[in-house]
Amino acid sequence: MKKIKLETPQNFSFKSTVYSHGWSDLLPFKLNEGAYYLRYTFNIYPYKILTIKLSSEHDKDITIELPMVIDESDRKNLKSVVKRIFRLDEDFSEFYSLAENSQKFNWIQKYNAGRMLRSANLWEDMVKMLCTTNCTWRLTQIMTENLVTKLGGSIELNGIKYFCFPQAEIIADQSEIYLRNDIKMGYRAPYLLAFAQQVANGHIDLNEAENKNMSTSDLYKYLRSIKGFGDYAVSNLLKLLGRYDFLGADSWSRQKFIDKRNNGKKCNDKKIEKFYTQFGKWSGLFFWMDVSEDWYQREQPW
DNA sequence: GCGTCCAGGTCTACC
DNA sequence: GGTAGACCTGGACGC
Repeated sequence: MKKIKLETPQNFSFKSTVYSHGWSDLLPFKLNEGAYYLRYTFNIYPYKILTIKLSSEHDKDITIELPMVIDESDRKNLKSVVKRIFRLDEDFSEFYSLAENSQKFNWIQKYNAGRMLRSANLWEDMVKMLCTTNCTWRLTQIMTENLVTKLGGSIELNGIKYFCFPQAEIIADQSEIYLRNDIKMGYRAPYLLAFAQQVANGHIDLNEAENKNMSTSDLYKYLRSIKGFGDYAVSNLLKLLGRYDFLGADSWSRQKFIDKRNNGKKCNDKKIEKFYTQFGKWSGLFFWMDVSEDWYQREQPW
């Protein structure tokens, strides 16, 4: 087993990032709470799969454990994937400064919360986000598990197969019926198929979406133009792209706000938006922090 | 065990 | 621009 250490910035918490939202609960992430590590399997090159263990001794620097020796080029790619997953290059200083100065949000610094876990690439994040729309979390788990175990490539290690997330080209080759019935995408199947085909043939350029030069409103419009991605999905994808201008409320977070900030009285999204306006371009992240605060307060398994 | 109902976000048609 | 209805599934509930 080979180990690589990765330095992390100030205000980084491995644990808080792992538990920041539901992604660590979806394949090809696999959380091992008993052994205190997060496994992830991915394509380091189009047809080369790697499975790694991610852990952190004092909740700070990240340890990457590999089952084999890799060359310098793979090592470089691996580090850049892990940096993307944990958002190590993103500057949160303004966010922490706002949190520190707010009585309601100064708890954030204590947990070094705020970084939301991502996948190895935007394609995987987008498909997973599509799988969260209009369904229960259980169904989201079923859809992603089917995509990964039925269509993803695999690597065998000590007799166990580890699957990675399928690339757009693989999904683009499937039939709508298969995605609908076998993958359990249901009515989302034509959306997924069309999206995969457009990514595979280059009609949708996800590198452009990651482009820091595109304005947030242009990026919102670009992602909203993809069928199946509505306001909720796009607003939350923008958070994964480091743009926190939109709330992306769903039924769960809306209810959390109502209970916590509105005395249990129903309200529309305009009122929710108004509450977080004070945080400017960070409003979406403060909203998410607010509704998920109790996740940090309770004792995590590690 | 079976049938019914409901929740969940997005799209389309319609006003 | 706003709204109703369809889409599909898992889970809760009643029988």
